[in-house]
Amino acid sequence: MRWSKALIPTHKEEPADAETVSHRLMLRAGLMRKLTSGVYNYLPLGWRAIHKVERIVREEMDRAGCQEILMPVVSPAELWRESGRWDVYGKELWRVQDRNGRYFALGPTHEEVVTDIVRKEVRSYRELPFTLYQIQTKFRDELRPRFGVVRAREFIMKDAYSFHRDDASLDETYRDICDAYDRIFNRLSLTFRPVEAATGAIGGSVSHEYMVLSDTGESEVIVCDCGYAATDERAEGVVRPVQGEEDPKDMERADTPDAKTIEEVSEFLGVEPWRLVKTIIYEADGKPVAALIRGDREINEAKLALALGTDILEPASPEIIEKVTAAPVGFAGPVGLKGVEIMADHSVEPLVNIVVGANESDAHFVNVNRERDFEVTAFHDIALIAKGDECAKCGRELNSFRGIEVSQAFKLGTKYSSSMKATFLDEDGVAKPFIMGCYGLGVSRTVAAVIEQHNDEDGIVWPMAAAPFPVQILVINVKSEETMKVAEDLYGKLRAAGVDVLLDDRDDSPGAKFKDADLVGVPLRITVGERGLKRGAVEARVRRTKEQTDIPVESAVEEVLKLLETLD
RNA sequence: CGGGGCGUGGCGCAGCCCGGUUAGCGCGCCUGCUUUGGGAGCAGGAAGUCGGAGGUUCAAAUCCUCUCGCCCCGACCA
Repeated sequence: MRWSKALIPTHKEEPADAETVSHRLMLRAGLMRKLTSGVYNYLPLGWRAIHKVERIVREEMDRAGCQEILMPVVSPAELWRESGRWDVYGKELWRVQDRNGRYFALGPTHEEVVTDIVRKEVRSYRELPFTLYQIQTKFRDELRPRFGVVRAREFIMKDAYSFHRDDASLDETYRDICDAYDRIFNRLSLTFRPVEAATGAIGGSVSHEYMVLSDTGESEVIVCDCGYAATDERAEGVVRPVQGEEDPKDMERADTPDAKTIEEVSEFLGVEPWRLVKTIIYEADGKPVAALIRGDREINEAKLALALGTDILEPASPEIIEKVTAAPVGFAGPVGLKGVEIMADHSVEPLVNIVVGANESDAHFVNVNRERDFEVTAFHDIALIAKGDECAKCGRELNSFRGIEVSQAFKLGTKYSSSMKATFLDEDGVAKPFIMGCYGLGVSRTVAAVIEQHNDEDGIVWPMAAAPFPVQILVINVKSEETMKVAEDLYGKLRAAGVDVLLDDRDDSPGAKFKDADLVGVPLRITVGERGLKRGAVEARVRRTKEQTDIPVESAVEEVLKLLETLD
């Protein structure tokens, strides 16, 4: 590709509304442009990088025995009603209507559609197992699109679905695909880690997410030296006690005018936040429940939902809270709370002389003691585990890191096959629902993750596997006939040898072109200029190491090919 | 959805409080000449419904109302 004719609109200045490194660089280097919030145009360089990643994904998925298909972006609402997700998925599901007013979903994921294919076409256990996958544009009407293509409303994803007669077969495929993921991310030179994950709205039992380590990542991962690693949504652990020995004192009522939050109450009463116990009212499948946690900690709603065995858990509305506690929002407490289950985190168990809401406006109880003053229905681990807590597996102190979730795998079981009546005839002649797995990988997000990990102060530093071009020829002065002749000759011969070459033949100052070359980040740069030609050489420079070597003009093609072999 | 902020040539911004020349600056773009090894110089030039609608006023980028879009924080989330 000749830069002089290519749409590679680089910018010298930082874009105003991009925060993360990858977002800024993708804009500055002309990889993409925003069309509207969370929706992007991929320009030639960006699209090439996407293709590079797609190719690796295809190779590894195919190697793992998966079959590529393509499902439609649009799917009828009826299919989503069958699985129940038309209601459960919420506003994130992008809904559209056709001219007759019939509803459709723009696919955020394709469990329903693929299950429909398979229930219509597959009858026998003899055809199992198999895995179908596609690489396609997905739609999720995100509450808050962010960080460019990292959290977009329209994005490119590889999604795979496996079908099995039993759990053992699912386990095997699950492992195979995790192995494929390992290979994919290794080939892309990413520093990543698979971690245990919560299953969320997709459902299923076991799930792993692949996290690319990055401080700008949106996911918090809890890790332990013993090897345990899980997303904060999923992580189990022990919240260490903070209270010393204390004798129970008499419970008293304290006026706390306008003090609702933990900070306000603890400051007003002059006690540490941990002495307070938060009482949060939730609606679990429409039924109100109270959840208790130590004042300095947060509830993990995913774990609470699991403990309650509910699908839909949301904070109760102010009306419900007032009905349950007989007080305005902010003064709920377990003392005298009637008619609701009280689920408490283990962190509450050892506390004595605590402070809780009095179920009365502008009042709290102090020196409250469990058993004497209130009863808990059950204790569970429902705390959001954080760095500094104890590992549930080995007791060591937990650590944390941030990451970008580039893929995830779920063991779905029969969640979709049951609700959508997708069955096969097993060896024993009995119709059974397919056991399913699903495996997503964010392609466009992975490109951003690569840049997030591979850049320096001058721009992108592509690993060879994802680079839009492996090599770029930079012509110092396009008006110098000799220089141009050598550059064109090398360009033609490299292309003939099957190498994708970017030829910077723009009539610009050398400085501007050097800066652009660094910004765009092509791994190998060949500079052709009169200065080198006087020595009979062109100069090869490795973007990553900044190492520069002369290579003789006569053997330039061979030398470049050789150099490319050594780069990764 | 709550809080905060921003919409002015392609990009980055100033002007707005305190209304009043022809709306300005840097980068980019076009033409010419010169220049050519880390964002070149000179000269000339093109390009802006000041996000949109309504209002106040003799007069609105500037004040008021509404509206649309975008960004950040939070809530939410495969």
